[in-house]
Amino acid sequence: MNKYRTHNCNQLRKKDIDKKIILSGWINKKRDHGNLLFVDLRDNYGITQCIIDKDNENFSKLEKTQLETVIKIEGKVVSRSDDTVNKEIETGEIEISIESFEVLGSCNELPMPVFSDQEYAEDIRLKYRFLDLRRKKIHENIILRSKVISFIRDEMIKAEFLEFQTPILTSSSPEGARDFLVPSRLNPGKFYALPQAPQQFKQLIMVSGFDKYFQIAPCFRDEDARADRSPGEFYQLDLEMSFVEQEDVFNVVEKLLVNTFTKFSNKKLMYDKFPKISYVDTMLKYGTDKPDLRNPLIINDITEIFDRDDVTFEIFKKLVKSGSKVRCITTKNTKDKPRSFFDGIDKWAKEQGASGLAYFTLEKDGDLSAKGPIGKFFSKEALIEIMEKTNSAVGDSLFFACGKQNELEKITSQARDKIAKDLNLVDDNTFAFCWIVDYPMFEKDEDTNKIKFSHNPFSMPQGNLTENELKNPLNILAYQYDIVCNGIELSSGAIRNHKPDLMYKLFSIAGYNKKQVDEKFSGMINALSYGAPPHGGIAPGIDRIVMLLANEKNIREVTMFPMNQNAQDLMMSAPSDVDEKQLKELGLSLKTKK
RNA sequence: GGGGGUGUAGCUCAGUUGGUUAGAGCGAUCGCCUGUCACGCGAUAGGUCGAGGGUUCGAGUCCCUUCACUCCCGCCA
Repeated sequence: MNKYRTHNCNQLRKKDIDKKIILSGWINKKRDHGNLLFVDLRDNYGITQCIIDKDNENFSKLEKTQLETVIKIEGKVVSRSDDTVNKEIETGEIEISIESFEVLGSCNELPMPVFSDQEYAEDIRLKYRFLDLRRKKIHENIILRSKVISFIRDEMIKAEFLEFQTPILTSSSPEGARDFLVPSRLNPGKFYALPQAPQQFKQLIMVSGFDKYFQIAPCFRDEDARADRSPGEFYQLDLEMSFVEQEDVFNVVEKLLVNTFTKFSNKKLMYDKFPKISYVDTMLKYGTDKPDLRNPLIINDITEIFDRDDVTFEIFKKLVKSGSKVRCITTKNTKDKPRSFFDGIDKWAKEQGASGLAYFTLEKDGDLSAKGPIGKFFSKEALIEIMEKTNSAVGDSLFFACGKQNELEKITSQARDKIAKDLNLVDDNTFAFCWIVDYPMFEKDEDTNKIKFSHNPFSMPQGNLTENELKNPLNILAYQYDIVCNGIELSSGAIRNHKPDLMYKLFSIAGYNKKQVDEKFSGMINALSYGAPPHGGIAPGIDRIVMLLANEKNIREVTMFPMNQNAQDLMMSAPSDVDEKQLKELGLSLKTKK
C-alpha cells in the first residue's frame, strides 16, 4: 500500500462508508467552530471534507495549520446527515472523520489566496505561478489544454500522419519575424536561431518522401506581445502533406477542427463547412483578413455616390476627387435608437484617431429622406442608389467613413466590432470559422516603396505566370490561406512552391538575386532540385485553439508558465545576466553594462 | 518606438472640493463558538498611498518627471 494515500480527494462515495482510508492533499479551506473543525482537503482530482473535534489529540495542531499546507490524513469514511450533504462537490455525501494527520509540506503565509474567485494582478500571479496554477479555473484550463493536444495527436495519427521532431537550433532567416539568436561556442562569432516555425524542415520532410507529417511544434518569434500572442514562444499543430491541392488540406483541417471543437465545447458551430472568402472580399466586406463572422454587419463601398451632382456633401466629394474612398456600415432598424447611440460611435471613432463617423437614418414620412447631421446633402434619388448598393431599407442607419483605402479598412473594421458590441449583435455562444483564400503573393512596402513577399516566400503562386503577368507582381495571387474563428487568426498555410526556377523568379521580384537565395535558403533550394513532390500544409495555433475552447480572452490563461508582456519570466527570472566567463567562451562582449 | 488604463495593508478594493490620527472585506496573530461548506462573533498587528521633484499654510488627492504591470498601434513571412 502506498504510504501517502489509499484514495484521491475525489474518489470516496457512500459505498465507502466505514472504510479506513488515507488521503493526502492541500488544505483548501478550514472552518473552525472552536470545538469542531472542518478541513477541505484538495488535490488534482477534487475536494473531500474532513472533520476533527476537540477530543482528538491532533485537534489544536491541525487548527493552527496554514491553508495550502500539504497534509496526510488517516481516518474513517463517515456518512453525512441529509441536511449536511454538499451537492456542490462529488464527495459531498460523505466526509472523513480524522484520526491522525501529518504535515508533508508546510506553507508560508500566502502572497495570494488560492481558494478564491477574485482576480489578481498578473505580476503576482506570474511570480507565484505554482500557486496560481492550483486555482480551479486555470488548473482546469491547463488540463483542457493537455486533453486537446492528446485528442489532436490521436486524430492526426488516425489520419495516417507521422509525428517527427525538427531542430530547435537552426539558422536565422531573413524573412519574417525577428529571430531569437543563440551564439555558437564551437563556431565563434556565428549564431543559431530558434525556429519561427519548422517551415523549411517540414518541406524537407516532404522532399524526403514521408508523405504526411505533423508535430505539436514550439515556435519562437522575438516580437511584441498581445493578449492573444505570447511573447517569445508558442505552439502550432504543424502539418504538411505531399501530392495535395489546397482543397485536400482544407478537408483534413476542417474535419479536425470540427471534431475538436464539438468534443471540447458546447458552443454551436455556425458553419460545419467553413465558408471561403477571398482576401479582396474580406478586406472590403469586413475591413480585415480576420473577420468575426458572428457579427452580421457588412461594409459597403459607395465612393461612386459622391460623383453625383445631387449629392452635396462637399467634404467627402473633395476627398473622393483626390483619391479617397467612402465606405459605410448599415445597421438594421435603428431609427428609434437615441441620439446618444449615434454620437457615441462618432465620438469613439474620433478617439481611434479617425476624423469621426458621419451617419444618417433612412426614413419615410411621406417622402424618402435621410435624418441626421449629413442627411440633407443627399437627394431622394441618391438615397435610392445607396439603398440598392448597401442592401438597406427604411428604418436602417448608415455610418460613413472617408479616407485612403488602408485607413478606411482599419477604421471600418474597428467600427464594425464597436457597433455590433453596442447593439449586442454577436452571439457569444457560437464559433464561426472561415477560410481566407487567394492572398496576394506580393505587396508594396509602405516605407521603402519596394515589392516584398506579403506572406510566405515559399508559397505557390496561382496561374501559369507568363512573363507578362510577372511584370505586374502585385496582381499575382498565391495558394495561401488562413483559418479564422471569431475574429482570431487560428492558422496560416499554403501550397508550397516546389519548383526552383519559379522560386528564383519570385525571389528576384522581391529583390533577392540567385546567389542570395542560394545562400539564405541553401537547404531548401538545393533539396527542391532533387525531385521534390508538390506539397502543402498549414499550422493551426494550439494556444489560440485552447483559448477559444476555454472561453478565455488572454493566452496566458491557457499557458502554464507564460512570460509577461516584456518577455520576462518573473518566476524563473529570465532573461538573466550571465557570467563573464560564459560570454568569453562564446566570444561575446557586452556593449551595455549596468 | 508611440498611445490609453492601472498602481493605497500580504490579497481585493474604498478614500468626496486639497483639510484632523488614511478605511473596509479577505488573509495573519490571539480569544470565544460541536454541523460548517465564502461558518459566525470579538480583539490585535499590519501602510515609503509605486518612486522622485514641484505647487500650497496643508497633497493619497493638483502639476512635472520616472518606474512597474496591462490593453492597443507599430511589429508578428
